[in-house]
Amino acid sequence: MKDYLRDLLAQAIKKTAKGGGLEITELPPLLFVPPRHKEFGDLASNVALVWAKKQKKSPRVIAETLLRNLEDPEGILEHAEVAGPGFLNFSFSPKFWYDRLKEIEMGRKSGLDLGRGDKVQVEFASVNPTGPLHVGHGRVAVIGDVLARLFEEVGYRVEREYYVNDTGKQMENLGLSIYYRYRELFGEKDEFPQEGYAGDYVKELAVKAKDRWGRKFLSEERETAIQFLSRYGGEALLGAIRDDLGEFGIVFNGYFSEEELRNRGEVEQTINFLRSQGALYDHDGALWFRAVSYGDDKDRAVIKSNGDLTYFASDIAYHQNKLQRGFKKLINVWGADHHGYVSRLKASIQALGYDSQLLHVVLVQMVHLTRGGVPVRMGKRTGEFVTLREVLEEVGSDAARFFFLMRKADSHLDFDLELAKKESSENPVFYVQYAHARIASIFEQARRSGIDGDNLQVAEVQLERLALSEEMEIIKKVVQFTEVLEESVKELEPHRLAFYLLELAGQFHRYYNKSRVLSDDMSLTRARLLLIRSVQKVIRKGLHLLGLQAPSRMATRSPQESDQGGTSSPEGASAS
RNA sequence: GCGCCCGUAGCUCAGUUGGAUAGAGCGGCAGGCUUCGAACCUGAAGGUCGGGGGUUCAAGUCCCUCCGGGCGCGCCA
Repeated sequence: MKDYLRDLLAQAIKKTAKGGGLEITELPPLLFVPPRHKEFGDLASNVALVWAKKQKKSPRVIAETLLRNLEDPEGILEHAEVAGPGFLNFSFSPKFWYDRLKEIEMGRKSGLDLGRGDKVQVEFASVNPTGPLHVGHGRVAVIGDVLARLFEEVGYRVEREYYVNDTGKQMENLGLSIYYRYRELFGEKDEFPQEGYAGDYVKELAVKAKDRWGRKFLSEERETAIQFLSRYGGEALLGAIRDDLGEFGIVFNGYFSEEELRNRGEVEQTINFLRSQGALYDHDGALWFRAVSYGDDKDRAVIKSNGDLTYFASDIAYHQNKLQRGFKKLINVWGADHHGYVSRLKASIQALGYDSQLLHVVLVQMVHLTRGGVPVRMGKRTGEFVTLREVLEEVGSDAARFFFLMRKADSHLDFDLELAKKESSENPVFYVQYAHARIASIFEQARRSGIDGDNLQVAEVQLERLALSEEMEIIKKVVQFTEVLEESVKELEPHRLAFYLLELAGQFHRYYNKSRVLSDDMSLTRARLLLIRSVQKVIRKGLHLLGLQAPSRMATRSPQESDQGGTSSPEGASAS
């Protein structure tokens, strides 16, 4: 849309330069602004304002000069004017919009190809398998998943990966915790370790271990038992995580094991490489990475003085591994509590000889969970938390996903369980889905009336019949879809799509209430059917990109909520 | 103490990278189903964009400062 106008305006500027009036040495970046108010047209340019100082002329004079030199051979403009302090306001002609709609309907311009087949990796979730997923993880996972879907949609080859910290201290702690609970089952009461995981799921794992292996670990060497139980617990929990995410419609191309990374010797190799680059030094018996030299504010340890690798060492090796796999972009979706980690990881990427710009870290803010307005404390150690699974069971995948996507990743999310449950039948997601179902229903009605709406061909439809302002607005909105996709991808902000869908659905609902689609006027009916079909297509596409269902009919409402029409309850007429 | 994020209508949040008269949803108020699905729609009400400075033709948006909330600042994981 902007491209069409950019050409025209560029021509006008060139012409103005030749014919005098303005001194132009170079073409400025042509900035277009979608006007805030409809009266200002479809698109506005502020060139004149930007230029005023350099040209030593008033913005309005510049704007008027440009306008006089503007040619529009193809008639894409309906109106162009100078307004306000010197804006150039443009309105596209209906024909222009009909043509855009046609392009979409004929599938010619539906496919964006920003990626050109480049490989992108989205790493997300990557929760340590020491406990079940909670709500915050869910938000990270959904945002990561939708980003992946968006990248695929615009022409990238996407890989979704889950990095598993399946080795190290915390896995040991998991084993230890299970070991204690296991011994408790046999009456061996020791004081539960401070660093242990106190959640009930640990007890469940202990019970399962008992069922499966009986008294085996009582007689076994303590360290051996812990090590075994650690592995057993980690695998079980990772399996559960995988199931939970699966229920959310999230599937990974691969799970990348830290333990295997270490066993393959990649961490050593990476360390050796960094050493050869002079990026490491010894201090106090530990090995340090010169992060400060690469923009971080502290140097970071990679090997502790006791000889253990730090997790950071693995992370560097992991990212080197990613980069060697040829990804053109690495997207990491993290909880915002890891934000302090970004600069050190970017520093390491630079030290490895890559451009740190390859890595994009999307930070997802915390989810503030409440139940009826009362905060719910969460933490693996305390063992008190609401799992993602519970939320899924209570509000359903679609509602939960939409909740997670309705806010900028940067913003804290208030998630009230009571509210989410109570409103599950009037959740915003239903608003969008309802629009989709409503349109399906109209087409069904059309079939019953013997109108062939399903095989409508654009060529046979008189789009000029769509002359109402609401209809023009809907067309514009539908055309805007690709732009929204592009921005969502470019800015790594999937919430934009969610908002867009709400707006489009709203426009449709209003239109529906005001104007009938099906009427005796056949050509009008056909034009309107075409219009709402394009709305439906965009909504369906959008919902799928968000990982949501696009139902053709909504489930019937639950009895207590359903409107029984004229029947009134005996004395409870006031009950609402 | 230092760093990052947030502060916009009663509540929850958008605001297209600096544009013109700041927008939705929910809640409250007043209305609309014999017609394509009322999980919808219409109308009115609701604002010192946390406060104060600054940058410029133009600031919710950029800079400084203060206030308030969250999260980070290990040879933790």
